[in-house]
Amino acid sequence: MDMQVPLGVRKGGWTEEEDCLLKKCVEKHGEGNWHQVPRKAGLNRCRKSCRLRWLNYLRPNIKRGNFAVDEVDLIIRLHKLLGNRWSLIAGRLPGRTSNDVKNFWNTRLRKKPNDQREDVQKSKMTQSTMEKTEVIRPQPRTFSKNLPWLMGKTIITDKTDQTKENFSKPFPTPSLGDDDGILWWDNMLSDPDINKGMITWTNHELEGGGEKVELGMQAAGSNLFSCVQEDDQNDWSDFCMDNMDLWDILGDDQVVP
DNA sequence: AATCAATTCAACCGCAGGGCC
DNA sequence: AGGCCCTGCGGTTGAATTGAT
Repeated sequence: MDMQVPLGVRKGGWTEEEDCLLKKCVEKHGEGNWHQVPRKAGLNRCRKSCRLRWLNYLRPNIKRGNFAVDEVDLIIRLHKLLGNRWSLIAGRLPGRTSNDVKNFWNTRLRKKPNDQREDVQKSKMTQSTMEKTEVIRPQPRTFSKNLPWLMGKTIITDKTDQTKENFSKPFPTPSLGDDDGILWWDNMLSDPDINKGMITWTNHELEGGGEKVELGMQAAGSNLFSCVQEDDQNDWSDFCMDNMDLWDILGDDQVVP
């Protein structure tokens, strides 16, 4: 079913020169149109290989190295909710790729059910809830193409000074690195209101590292967003879209008919 | 120092789904 | 409606690395 792969395309590890060519090509033409990328970049690679290399390795802001405790915690929780939906899970881990998350799960978490996974969340999850795994699958739904946030017109109000290195904070959570942050996620993921599709956050002000972030959000019923915008607006609109997906997954009713 | 086993992770493969004609 | 093309995802593989003996 898959596309025909041109004969004689290179496989295996990427050289620095190839990386450089691919990077320049994507920077020049932007992401997408992967079928044209090998030709445009002058690479003897298939488009899949190019896409994967970009997404998993060359893309800016990719976070490397060990997963932080809160990241592990989040992976475990989201996996409990979503199952092997690595791209969805990775979407909530800034700088992490689905491949990273998948590899991490398969190599570290899956085979260590009795130590690391429990260590991370021992204070909040009982053994019974650990073992009772109910995977919630995203439900089919349709969005109206006229919605502003689907037309690249997400309602985002910029209310604060913008800081640079915020790609790692796609969602304004209270100091995600500490216990409060984990608690916050825990509360969010176990919030019964979410399951009713009634989550409503408005004028939620948080202080973190000297910067103030503000989030106003109403799901289930209206599509009003009021996020503090970061430098990279695409990241934010993507983020909002992604979280709408999550609300939808978590809730029964559909946000948009 | 050499060898073997275990682990990690980048990359490949096959498939599903959406858009277009 | 159906076929083709394209994109993206998840499972799997295998080379590279690390650790143990």
